[in-house]
Amino acid sequence: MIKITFPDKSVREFKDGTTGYEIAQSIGAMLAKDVLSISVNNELWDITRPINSDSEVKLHKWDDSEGKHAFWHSSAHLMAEALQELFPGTKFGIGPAIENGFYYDIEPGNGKVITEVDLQAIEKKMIELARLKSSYNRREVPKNEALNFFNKKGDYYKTELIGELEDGTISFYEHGNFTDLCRGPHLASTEPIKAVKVLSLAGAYWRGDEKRKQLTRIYGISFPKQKMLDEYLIQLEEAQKRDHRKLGKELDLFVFSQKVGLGLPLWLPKGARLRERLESFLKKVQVKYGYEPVITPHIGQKALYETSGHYAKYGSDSFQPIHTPAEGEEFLLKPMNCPHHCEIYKAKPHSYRDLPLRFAEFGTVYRYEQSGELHGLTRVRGFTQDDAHIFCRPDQLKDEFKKVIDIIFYIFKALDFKDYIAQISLRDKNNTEKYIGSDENWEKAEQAIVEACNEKGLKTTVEMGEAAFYGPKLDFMVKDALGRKWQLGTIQVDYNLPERFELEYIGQDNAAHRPIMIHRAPFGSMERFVAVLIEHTAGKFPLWLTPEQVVILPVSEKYNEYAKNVLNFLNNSDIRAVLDDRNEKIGKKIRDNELKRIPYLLIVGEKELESNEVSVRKQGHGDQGTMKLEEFAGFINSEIENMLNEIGS
RNA sequence: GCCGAUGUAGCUCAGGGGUAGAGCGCUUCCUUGGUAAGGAAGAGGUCAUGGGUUCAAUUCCCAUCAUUGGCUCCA
Repeated sequence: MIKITFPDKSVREFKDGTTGYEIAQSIGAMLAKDVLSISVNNELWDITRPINSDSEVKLHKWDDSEGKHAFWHSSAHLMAEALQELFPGTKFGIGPAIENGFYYDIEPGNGKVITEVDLQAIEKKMIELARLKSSYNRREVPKNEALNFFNKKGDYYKTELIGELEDGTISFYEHGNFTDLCRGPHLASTEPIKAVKVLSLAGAYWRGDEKRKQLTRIYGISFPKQKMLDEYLIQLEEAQKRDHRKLGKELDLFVFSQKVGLGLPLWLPKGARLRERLESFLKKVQVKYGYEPVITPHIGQKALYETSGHYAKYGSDSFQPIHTPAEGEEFLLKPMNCPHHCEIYKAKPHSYRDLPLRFAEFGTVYRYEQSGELHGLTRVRGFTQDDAHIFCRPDQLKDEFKKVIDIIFYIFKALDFKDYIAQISLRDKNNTEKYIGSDENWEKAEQAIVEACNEKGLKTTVEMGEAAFYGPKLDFMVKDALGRKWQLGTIQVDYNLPERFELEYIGQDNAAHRPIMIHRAPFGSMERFVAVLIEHTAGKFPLWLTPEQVVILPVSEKYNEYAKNVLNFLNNSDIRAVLDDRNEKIGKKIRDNELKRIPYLLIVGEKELESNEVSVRKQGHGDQGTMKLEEFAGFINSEIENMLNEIGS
């Protein structure tokens, strides 16, 4: 007998070799039907795998990510089986479960190119195969046998993978006519897979290496019920409606022009207003935190970037130097603001008493992104960073870093960004030639970030090898409507640029010391931030950010004059209003998408003209009654103030 | 940059070797009682660009450009 400990710490005895499925059965028939995978001593197992020693277990159903993982991973194998049947000779790469669904990387047999028209056939085949209810069988095999097996099939991607595994750790999973190298876990059989959608195709480099062959990646998702699939697809469609590229067009915020150039957004009046609101919001915060504005030019001499190290690192993949009529003069469009700010610091000597110095600039920079990378406003070639560089003493570093975290918290709170990931990006210690600066400085910088985050109680993930080439960083990632992660706020500790620019301050000991530099951008870039903001708010911005807060609707032409007076009044009291004097039936006008997003509607007609008032309607809250204009102005201003105070508290 | 897809009216899209269509929007008119109305008529397109095949190309082929789903990259 073995002792099985459950998550609630209760212990029960089972016979040797009992399986997860049997444990579930002993608890209840319903559970046995729903259980998909099991954690045995924190290791994910199949529910059909015998347990032979005392263990702590946790059963996973669809609602657990572990359950979905097994479900989707099994679906990936099912898809591979379907592909093997449909396209004989197909070579298989890897096929994992992902956050939403699964994929398989393959090289189709006989030079076949899989296109979208094939997806349905794959789907159909998968369902057909799933109905066979083949069981997934785990088998541990010696390395030799594993290599032989895949060699015979000519599956050279698999043999490459096996070659790197240790003997004794290799397991095969078999179901129907398909055998795969796999760690598992899997479902007991294909039976629960009832609904399948093969979503999309993509190219993906084998093992993520762009020098290696590009395989065909097929994405899919599956569910235990058709209804769940239908719901998922509807949800996906809804998310697509929030796409900032679509809303940006509908709301007249920005456009792109082929003639101006790809990745170079043109901000329309409404978009510019929204952006200015955000900028002035941050500027106010920064004044409180002791930042000082600076302004620097859009170009700088090539030598500036040679000093900073950026030219060596990115020069050949950037916009190429601008040449002047004079021989030998070369300027670069600035791809970042730091070197300029370093030169500002250097313009005069500094005492330890002067520090920290915080130079802030909404600096527009230009980076030559690969054409395939461009994506709406989230990845562009010209963008404005809400940049600042803090020059401080070592004893001030942690405190300054924490203050920047505070600013980011404040902004995220103001805009209701709750779901973010704080990611600490450190260097890859096995590949140090990618980075500049001494090991000692890197250690110090990395430690400072980790400590500051701990002291702030910030929950972080740590990624090795994701650091900037000059220093480690803390990034705040937010997901867009379709679940893609984008880096917004970023804070970076840098010991290296101060060294390269030979920045100094005179310490208490009357000797020269090197300041530490913090790069930071709470929004990241205005472009990307606005993009994510649009998707988060579905285009309905908070009142204090809306490009237009009020739409004025005269009931008929007779009241246009009065409506214009109302407009003038509001404009003078700093409320952003638009007049809709098309004088059509109100119901018709209100259907207008654009007007629908404006939070307040003022109706003026006979009644209002007589009493010199307006009828106020608030989006989603109905009639607010009639008000004098002064009252209304006060009403809106106090709503905005309350909103901002609430954020501040 | 790479792999796949797409490019037709302001928007969303259908069509197809014989020089184009719908819905919404727009313009004009009619109906309507002031809170997400109904109807009629009309204007709008070198079918992304450049080549090729053909008696004839928006449609087929090739190239280019742009957009897009991913991969790689992201100072």
